[in-house]
Amino acid sequence: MTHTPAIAVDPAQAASDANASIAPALTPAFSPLYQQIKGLILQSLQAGEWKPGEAIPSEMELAARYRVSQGTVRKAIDELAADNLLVRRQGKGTFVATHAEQHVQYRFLKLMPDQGDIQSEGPALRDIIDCKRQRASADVAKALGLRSGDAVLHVRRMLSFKRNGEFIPTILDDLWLPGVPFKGLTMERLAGYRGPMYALFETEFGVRMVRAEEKIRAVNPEADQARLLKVGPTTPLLCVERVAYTYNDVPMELRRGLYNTESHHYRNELS
Amino acid sequence: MTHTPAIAVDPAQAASDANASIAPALTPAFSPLYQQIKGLILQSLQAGEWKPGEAIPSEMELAARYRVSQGTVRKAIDELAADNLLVRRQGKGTFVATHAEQHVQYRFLKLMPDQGDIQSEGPALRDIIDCKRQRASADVAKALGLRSGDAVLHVRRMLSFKRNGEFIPTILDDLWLPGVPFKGLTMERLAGYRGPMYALFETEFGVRMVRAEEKIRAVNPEADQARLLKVGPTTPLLCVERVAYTYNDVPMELRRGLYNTESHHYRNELS
DNA sequence: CAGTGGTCTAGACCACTGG
DNA sequence: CAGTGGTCTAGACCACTGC
Repeated sequence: MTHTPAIAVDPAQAASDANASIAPALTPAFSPLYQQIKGLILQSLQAGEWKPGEAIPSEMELAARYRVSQGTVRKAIDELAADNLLVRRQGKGTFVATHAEQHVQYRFLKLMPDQGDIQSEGPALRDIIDCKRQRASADVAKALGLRSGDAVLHVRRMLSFKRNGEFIPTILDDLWLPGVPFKGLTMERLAGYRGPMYALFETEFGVRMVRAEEKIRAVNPEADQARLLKVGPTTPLLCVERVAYTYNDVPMELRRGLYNTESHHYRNELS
Repeated sequence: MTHTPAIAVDPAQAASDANASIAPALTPAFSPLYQQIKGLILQSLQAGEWKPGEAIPSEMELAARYRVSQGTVRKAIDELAADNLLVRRQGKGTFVATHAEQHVQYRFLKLMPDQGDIQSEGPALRDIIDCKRQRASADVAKALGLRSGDAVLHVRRMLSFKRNGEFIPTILDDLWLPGVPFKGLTMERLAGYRGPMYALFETEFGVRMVRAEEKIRAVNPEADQARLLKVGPTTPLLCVERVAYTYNDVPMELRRGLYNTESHHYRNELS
């Protein structure tokens, strides 16, 4: 049986082409069907065909749409779910992942209190210290894939966690966002929003953060940073530099966080 | 067709039992077949039926052994491979993962040079500074699941990386191992070994580290630590506390690393 | 009850490895 | 070439959700 899915390249066809050609490509360019389906679903996600929090069509529907068996769609969705782009819920459907409505307030924040449960030291206090338009410096431009001098938005904010009934400033974040996609973001908008910042980015600007990379160092604070965190100038702090990406590995945020690790730690799992 | 795999509990049977019982268990205890197979394979791994680096039986063989279809064995192996317990190699077989023969020298080490490629700043220089038997302090005992005063092995070592043609001390590791499984480990044995420490643990003591948890803080060094790392007493350093586990979540190592992040950083990926 | 995702099977064929 | 893992299909049935 010759199967012809509604896809750019029939994998069997591609394979035989590669084998038959006298000068086979260095990269055989063979890609299994489910990978192609995965790519198509990804395109629909990027295009916003299904929005964060919404359900995507059922496996059977997608199978019909792509002229493929349910099992093949299933494997594609499995990988997207493993990448945290989709969330499966048995009996209900498959949903586009979102930073809102997630039971963990901050999905990308790995700082934990030394003792006590999860981030259930009560909700954090969030202070927007600053928010203004700038021209990108060389390093900011490089991280965001812009050119030096391009418009960026700079935000500075403080997270404080409750400890012994008192809020202690713990995380000082500086973050830079590309100016174009975040046109219209203001200090008021940020300060008034309840919920994770990445949720606001999704709902207000259609920018969904998909993954991030962090580089961690130990540093001493600058004078202003020390003042804001209420620590001495020689207090060792974690410097966490994060680049967050949307679909297609497009960088959309550079964030430099200073973490006071006096009663918290950055937690990581290795395997 | 009533299928009866060679397993403690037929899932269909278990399910109907649970449904039929007048007081259904709070945890339905339903576990799919492939999870049970996964458990059986895990048992064989723990028992050492197949050793690190060796091939396990083919999917067809395992399917016959467990009286299950190939697809079910496949799904079990898929999960074990995702957990880095097994490694699949198309055309060759499925192998027990090992810390030796891995193209990355240190699989659990997330420290990277700020510039330049991967850990290809040449091989690290490894100095065993100390290695002696102790009685476990309270915190060491707690981390290793022992009782205070139980015998443990304490090792101190330095990793130095080449920079501008000179070796710079960068990581000072203190590590504690439970005395019983590591009976016979000596400073000479450690110093003479080429390759990752975890590889030595596998081949010499049959202890395979499967996963680890790390807690990271910023600290200042103690006097002796500062001397060994050749830094000032107020230099901010990363303190990385790791607990490494064998099969079955049994802790087998407590390690406290001090990282000099002047020209390196701890790299992490979030998704 | 219908609809969703989740499991399991059986069989065919493909891609990769090594002798 | 035989043997391995990898893909794809078609169909049956189960578990979970909500109406």
